[in-house]
Parts: sequence; C-alpha cells; structure tokens
Amino acid sequence: MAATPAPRSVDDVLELLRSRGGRVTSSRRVLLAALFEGGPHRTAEELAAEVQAQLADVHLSTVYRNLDELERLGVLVHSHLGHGPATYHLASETHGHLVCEQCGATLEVPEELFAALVRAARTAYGFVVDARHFAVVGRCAACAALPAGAPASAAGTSEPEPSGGP
Amino acid sequence: MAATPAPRSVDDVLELLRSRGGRVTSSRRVLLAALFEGGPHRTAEELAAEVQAQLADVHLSTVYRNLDELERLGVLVHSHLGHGPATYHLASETHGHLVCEQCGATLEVPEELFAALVRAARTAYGFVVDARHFAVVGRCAACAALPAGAPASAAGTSEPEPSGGP
DNA sequence: TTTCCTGCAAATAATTTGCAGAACT
DNA sequence: AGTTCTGCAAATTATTTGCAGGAAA
Repeated sequence: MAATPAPRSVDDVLELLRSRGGRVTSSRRVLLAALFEGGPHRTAEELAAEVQAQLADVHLSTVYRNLDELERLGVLVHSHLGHGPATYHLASETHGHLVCEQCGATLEVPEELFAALVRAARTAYGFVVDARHFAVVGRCAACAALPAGAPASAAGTSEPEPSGGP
Repeated sequence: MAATPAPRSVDDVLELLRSRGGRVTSSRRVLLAALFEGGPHRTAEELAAEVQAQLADVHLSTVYRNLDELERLGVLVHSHLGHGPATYHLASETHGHLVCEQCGATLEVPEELFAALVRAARTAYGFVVDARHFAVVGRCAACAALPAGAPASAAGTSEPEPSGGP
C-alpha cells in the first residue's frame, strides 16, 4: 500500500507537509504553485526564478531544500537528463523522457512506450523499472535526419553502426 | 560507411590517434591500457588513479582531456548513471545500465534488451535511441523483493552509495 | 621546428551545509 | 515557547579552461 497517496493540489501537499510536522511557509506555497501550474521537468534554478518572481528574497538554496523535502514526501521526483542540471516534476505526472543529445530537446512520451523494456527487464533480471524517473538519450527526428557531422555537437562523431554485432 | 572501424587494442587506438594528427604520449598509452584491461564503467577519477599508479605526475585534468579526445575519436562513450560522476567505457563494449535506486547496484545489460524500445521510439517519434548512454532507474531483484514500505519510507534512503569507493 | 600536449591553478556549474536569526504552530 | 525554515556565505563535487613550458612529429 502507498504510505502517501499522491497529492493533487497545492493545498493537498501543504496539508501533507503539516501532518508530518513541517511548516507551511510562503516560499513553499509559491514553489508548489509553480510546480503545479508550470510545465514539466524544470530545473531547480528555473523553479527558483519563478519563485523569486513573487518572493524576491527566496534563496536558491532554500529552493533546493524545499525540493528535497518535497521529494522525500513523495510529491516530486527528479531526473538527471543527460548532462545538465536535474529536472523536477510532480510524481503524479509520470512519463518518460526522450532527450536529444544533439539539440537538447526533451520529448515527453507515455509510459507505455517502455512497456516492453519494463517487461523484459523484469523477466530477464527481476529488475523493476521505475517509469517515473526515466530519461532515454538519443537523437530526435530532426537531428537524426542530419548527416553525421551535424551542427549542435562540435564533435564529428562518426556513426557507430549498431548493426548485428554479437 | 564508417570512417573509423572500432579499434580493438591499445595500438589500434594509438594508430588512429596518430592518423588524426594527435600525439602518442605516455599518459595516453597508460590510460588506454587501463581502459582496455580494467572493468567497465569507471569514473574519470578512478581512471586517473590507475594512470597515476604508473605515471604519478599525470594530472586529473589531463585524464579528462584525454577521455574527451578518445570519445571524440569514437573509442569511448560515457554515461551519466543517476547522480555521481560520469562513467566511461569502450565503445566496443556497449551495453545499457540498470541502476537500482535503493541499493545503488549497477547492472550491465545487453543492448538487445532495449530493442523493442528502440523500435517503438523510432516508429512513433522518429527518435533514435542511444542505448549506451543512459541509465534505467528502478529496483534490482533483491530490493524489489523487499516489502514495499521498508527502505523507501525510511528517511535516509534518498542517496544510495554506489559500490565501494573510499 | 611546429604544433600538440601537459601540469598547474583558477574558473565554472550544480548542489550542499553551518550558522544565527526569523517564522510557523 | 519550541521547532522548523530561511538567507547568506562558504564548502563540495565534477568538470573545464588559460597559460607557459615540455614533448612528439
């Protein structure tokens, strides 16, 4: 059974927070509003900027601490997409990410795209894939169509052929 | 056609390096030896330590630069497994990673496990998945067998340590 | 000789932490 | 009142970079 039913509104989370002995502060309220209203997978810095638009004094470290706590409460998850900073999103918005390593575009895809992988991992290794926390790297349609020595990546990466090697 | 067939020995790489106008230096030779002889997915720092065991003066930044260059040549790839530092391995040893978010164990799996995902992503989104360069997060067989509420609800479980280092 | 490579130190980028005081309950 | 939070600055971690000297071709 889930110890913490996924909260679906700012007030839900604040209540959960209070019930765990936490305090409801303005920075948390605004951060949660940003999380619930804004787009998916934003970085700590982006979220801090949104919070600071309304509460200029909120420090980045406070945002980190709040994100950390919200993750501990099960409200958020964060993913490391390729290189850059981690991105945060609500635990209720579970989806996978396809991240283009050439242009950096992030594509949200439904969990069902990973169904076969999830099944295969469990069958072959007993490994239970966490679909919420998921980032798959590769090249998006646009970049894949470009020749190998494409623009975004300075590296003239020659294509390693994935064809049938044992 | 591939301009650079995957090199399979230290000398192969050194030759490739030279053919591209690069210099064969002792630090590169030792680094390559470490890469070819040692285990998979080691961090830059670990590799530097191995190099320094034989060439004490080789600086970490040199290792980074060499790894960078080797990656540019297509000899290596690096992956970001969850949190910590990136791990490097030979391009010829391509495999995916299943990382347990509970105990930190890293499981190497053949690329073919991702075959269905690769196909689905390409079909549905034109996205070309690079199975070598990402980590799939979840729970390994051992941790998945534990009762649902055990470590996940414990306050200290957020950052499991990857095996071993000092 | 000419260009590339290396060590060093310092710079970044992302995130964490100690502390004293302010805010919540 | 009694904790928990917060701002700030400084510490950490992972990686990059400018520079001048050293080494390979």
